[in-house]
Amino acid sequence: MAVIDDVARLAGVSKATASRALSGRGSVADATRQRVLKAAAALDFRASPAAVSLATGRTGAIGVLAPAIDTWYVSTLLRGIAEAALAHDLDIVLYDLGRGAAMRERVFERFLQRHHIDALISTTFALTHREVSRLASIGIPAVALGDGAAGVRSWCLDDERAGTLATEHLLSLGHRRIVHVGGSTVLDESLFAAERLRERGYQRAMRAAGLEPMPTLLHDPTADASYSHALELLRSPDRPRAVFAATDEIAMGILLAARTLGLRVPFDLSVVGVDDHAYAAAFDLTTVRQDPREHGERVVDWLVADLAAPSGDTTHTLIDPELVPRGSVAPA
Amino acid sequence: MAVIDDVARLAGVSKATASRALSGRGSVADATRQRVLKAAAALDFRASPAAVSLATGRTGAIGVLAPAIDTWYVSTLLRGIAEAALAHDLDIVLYDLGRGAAMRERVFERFLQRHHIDALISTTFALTHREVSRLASIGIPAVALGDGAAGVRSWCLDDERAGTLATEHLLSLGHRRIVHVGGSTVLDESLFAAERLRERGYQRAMRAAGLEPMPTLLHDPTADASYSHALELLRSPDRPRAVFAATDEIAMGILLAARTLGLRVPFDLSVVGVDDHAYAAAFDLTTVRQDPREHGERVVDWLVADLAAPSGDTTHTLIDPELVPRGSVAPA
DNA sequence: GCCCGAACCGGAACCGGTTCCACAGCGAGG
DNA sequence: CCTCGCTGTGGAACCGGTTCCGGTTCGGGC
Repeated sequence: MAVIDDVARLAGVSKATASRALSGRGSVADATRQRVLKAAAALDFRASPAAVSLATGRTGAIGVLAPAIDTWYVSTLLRGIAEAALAHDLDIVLYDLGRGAAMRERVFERFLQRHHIDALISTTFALTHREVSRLASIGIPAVALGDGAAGVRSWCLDDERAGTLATEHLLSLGHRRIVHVGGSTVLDESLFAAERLRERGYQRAMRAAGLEPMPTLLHDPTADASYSHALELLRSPDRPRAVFAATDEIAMGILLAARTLGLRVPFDLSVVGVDDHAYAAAFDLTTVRQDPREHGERVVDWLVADLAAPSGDTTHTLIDPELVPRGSVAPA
Repeated sequence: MAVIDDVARLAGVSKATASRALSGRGSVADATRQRVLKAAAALDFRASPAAVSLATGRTGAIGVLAPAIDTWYVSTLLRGIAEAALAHDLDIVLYDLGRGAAMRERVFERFLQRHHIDALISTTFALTHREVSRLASIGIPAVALGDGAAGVRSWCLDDERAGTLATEHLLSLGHRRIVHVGGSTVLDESLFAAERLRERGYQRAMRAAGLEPMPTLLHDPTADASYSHALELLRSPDRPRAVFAATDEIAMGILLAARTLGLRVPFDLSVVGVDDHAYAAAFDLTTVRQDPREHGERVVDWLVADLAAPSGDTTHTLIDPELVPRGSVAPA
């Protein structure tokens, strides 16, 4: 495997000049640059990432910190991030926090330390003060997705607004007894704050309509777990006629439970979710849309710009949610 | 940020000895080791990965090459891999091939080259001869998951057997006109070979029962896309009474379409899938189980062992599939 | 008492790039 | 004609570890 000395020798220049010609930094005569480039191509030269990283302090990789990779939101996000990273010649290194926060400290101390990565994307949960300042002290910029944190730039759905939007939609159809089903029984409460915001949005909309919000029912936010919970909920004699689910996965669990119990959606039960999950259309589920794939691409672009020229930007961008009307709701 | 010289100085030893004490290689007097360790702790020393990598040729990272990250199989796999990697102090770096093979060459040439990673896990698609030999020539061991490849160790479901198992189950209930719905219209044909094997298993079972296999219907293997295709399929007057779907995601699309059309499963239609997807239980879907999360953990263990002591093992392990009976099938 | 091997340790080379600094050559301006 | 400054280049230091090589010390066996 050729090293830069081989290239320099073949091109008849010094190692220093070869490096300048290859990296584009510093001034090199045009003819010389061509010779070096040709030599590099002939030898199939590729710079050792370790050596480059040691010399420059740049690794060419960005880290992604995520709980629950096997979730629709995170995996779709990951796809967007991966595509954008590829376009920018960046590696992405993945840190899974698992379902809880048990691994959190460990991941932080072991991996993020000491320049394995140039920048960090954290998703679906807020970084703590300590974590933010730690990142700042070792000089790696971070952005947050799906949940903000003080001191880092972030980009996420306006979850509270999404909650009011969904609730208002049901209210406008004449529903009054609207139940909210949210996530986070199982998950660590520091994760998935989005769902608490959606709950708050629900409560706000209810109060604005002069109604008392009903207590939120908590579920593990996967279709599978919510299915069994939903069975209970819908079996009770005073079952709700309208449900606002914090995520489409929860909503899908409810729809499946309704089908099992022979309830007809939307005549016996109206359901609205949040996400516009890949299956939402097939379920004919009315929902509030967000596009994690695009979010992923967006933040990678931010990060690339920030690596080139640190901006110090720490603004929180809220995306205005958009209701996608489908067939899972009907007038009361 | 402390470097090893600082540690050495504080402990009153040479850099070389500090390195030996910290890494555990070479012989160091016990008292000396303790001094070094204490100094390292006091300075919060952490070795620079780049320097370690440059000196040793080890990166402490394993690559995962996957198409379609946002798929149940791959994302669940990823979770298993990430958990196991964390336990072994390995980083995982993720290369997404996207939906087609367009990026494949690029990913291979740009990233896998030149020791960004110590080892590679490829999933859901077979490596080509060229790729395998390329990996061998730069000395990074690989294992394949979900699809084998000549020359690399692999671990996957016995897909052909899964196909016969599912088909035999339907046959045993008296079904004769069994349609197979498979994946891969959209995806590159080099990816997801598993589905062709499941098709072959179906055909084998049909022939063994003295029946002529019916032509396979191809779908994009996601619930969303299969939903619309399934609508067509089930609307036709001579619609099938039994369907073997190559994946649970396809099966779910069919179940949703059946519901839309007012067909009662399993009385009007029997469906069996493959995967035991997270939602399969909620759909009450009879399926053939596989556990990608466990697969992921398993191959990481292999890889770790192989990095410690190269085995040269290239055996293909087939996992015996297991039928999970649920409520989506009934006698003909 | 002498020799030998093993344990322990330090100096220096090395991994493979990048970059600082010095220097040569050369055209422009005074 | 003599600077001055700019472009192009090479030598060498440097990033931060690991490891080879060789030198001491020490204990055991003859």
